Amino acid sequence: MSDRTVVTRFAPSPTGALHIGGARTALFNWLYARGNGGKFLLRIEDTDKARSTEENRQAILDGLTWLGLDWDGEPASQAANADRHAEVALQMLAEGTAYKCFSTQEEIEAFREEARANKSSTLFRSPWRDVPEADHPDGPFVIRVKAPREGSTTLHDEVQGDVTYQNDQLDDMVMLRSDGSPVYMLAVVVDDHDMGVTHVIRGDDHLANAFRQNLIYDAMGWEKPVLAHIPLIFGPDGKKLSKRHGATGAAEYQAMGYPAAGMRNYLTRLGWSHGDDEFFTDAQARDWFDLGGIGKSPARFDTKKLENLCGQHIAVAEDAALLHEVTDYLAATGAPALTSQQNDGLLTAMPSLKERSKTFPELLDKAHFVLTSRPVVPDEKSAKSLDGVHKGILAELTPQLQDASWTRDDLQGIVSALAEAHDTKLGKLAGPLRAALAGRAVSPSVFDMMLVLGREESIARIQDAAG
RNA sequence: GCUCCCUUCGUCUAUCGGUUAGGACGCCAGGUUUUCAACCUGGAAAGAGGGGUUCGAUUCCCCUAGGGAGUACCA
Repeated sequence: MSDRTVVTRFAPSPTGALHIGGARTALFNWLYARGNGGKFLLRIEDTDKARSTEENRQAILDGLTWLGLDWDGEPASQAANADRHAEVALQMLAEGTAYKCFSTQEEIEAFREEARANKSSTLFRSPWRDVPEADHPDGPFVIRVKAPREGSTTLHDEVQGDVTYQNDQLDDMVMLRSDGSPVYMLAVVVDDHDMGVTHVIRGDDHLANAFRQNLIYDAMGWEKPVLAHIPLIFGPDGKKLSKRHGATGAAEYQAMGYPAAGMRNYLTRLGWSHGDDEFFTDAQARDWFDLGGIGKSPARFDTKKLENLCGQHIAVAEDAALLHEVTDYLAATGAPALTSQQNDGLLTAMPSLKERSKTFPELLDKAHFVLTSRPVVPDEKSAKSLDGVHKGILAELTPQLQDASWTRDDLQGIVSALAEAHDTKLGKLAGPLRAALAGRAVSPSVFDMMLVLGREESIARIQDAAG
């Protein structure tokens, strides 16, 4: 099987938005497929009709798209394959690896209650396992697998190593309900097989399920996929990630303005390592990613590190690509789109903005000077630096700027000289200048702003403030 | 209850029997500085506990503790 082309899949159930843990599972599958020249498939496990919604399905697709995890082909619908699932169950029935069970749910529940009371095993042993067809009643039945009751089964997992289960821990699970509909445990196996999935990379909450599913592979004589059960992601407190930790959905991170590249880097590094590498590109991630590098213990989500990585990715991103992402971010949060003038300004200011921002809102905030237009209204904080004395100095500055050559060195020289003439330092003049140019106390370098704004606009803003 | 999995600085992790246990984020101190961000220098900070195996255990085995998962005619 090792020379088959790699096929991985992400199989979320549309009962909620794309969870950050699910996003990472998808990412690992995507990385593995893309890094090995394989295919990354998507299958929506929508067999639970009561809880599955079209909105959730779309939200999952949107989340993956935002993260840049492109899948091959059309997303499959598990529910659409119900007939094929039933067909497999029937085949197993015919071959004797499965049997009809006529026990009612009430009977089973009664058995379990008694078992719990006696502190004995609650695994249900159907009395119908070996009853010949001739003795079957004419009532509703489910189809169960005939699981071995002796010996043990060892499954190799790329992450967990060899895991052994005693077969008597396995029950004859139901594959087909009494209404003829397939149960998840059957559906995954059949779909994975039919889709040619070679590597099953999923949350380790499925590790025990792997043994149940293995029964079907054995019964059908199907080639088994390579298994990799990855640990779940926890919140900062070490508890399972939940709503009370704040954001748990991929969409929420998008709305907070984290760049997708930073998100991918962080999520990849969370629970997987390649030596001491922390910051890497998608190409490196694809190149380096391997199942053996995945850790066995659950990792906690750390926003600080996410931010750090995001800052680095913004800093190295290309200006035009960044502008594109910011635009998408704005659209995703329902903010008004930028005017073409703002677009141009943002693009020219990008070099000085991207090296000082960790998220898009932060970048946008620092870009205020280029997004606003005269008159620039200073906010409360920056207004404080515009006192009488400094207004006077600003007034003195404008004529000098008229003749400046408008290079960074020249501008800096002029302002520094002016500061010196007033027996102060450049740092003291930066505040008022910032207030005049940006109306904010936080912005890129004043000289960078003048360069972006140009002579006319810069002088006009300074004059406004000096006025 | 039973079964399985996990356990190195606060966090993510390196180590694949012999290291002063390394890196990154964060934190603290100092420096640089035009705000923010960044940057530079230094610092504090870890093998859950107990038994073995071994000349030697973070590394292999067992037990305990703590965490997680599964145990459905849910997915």
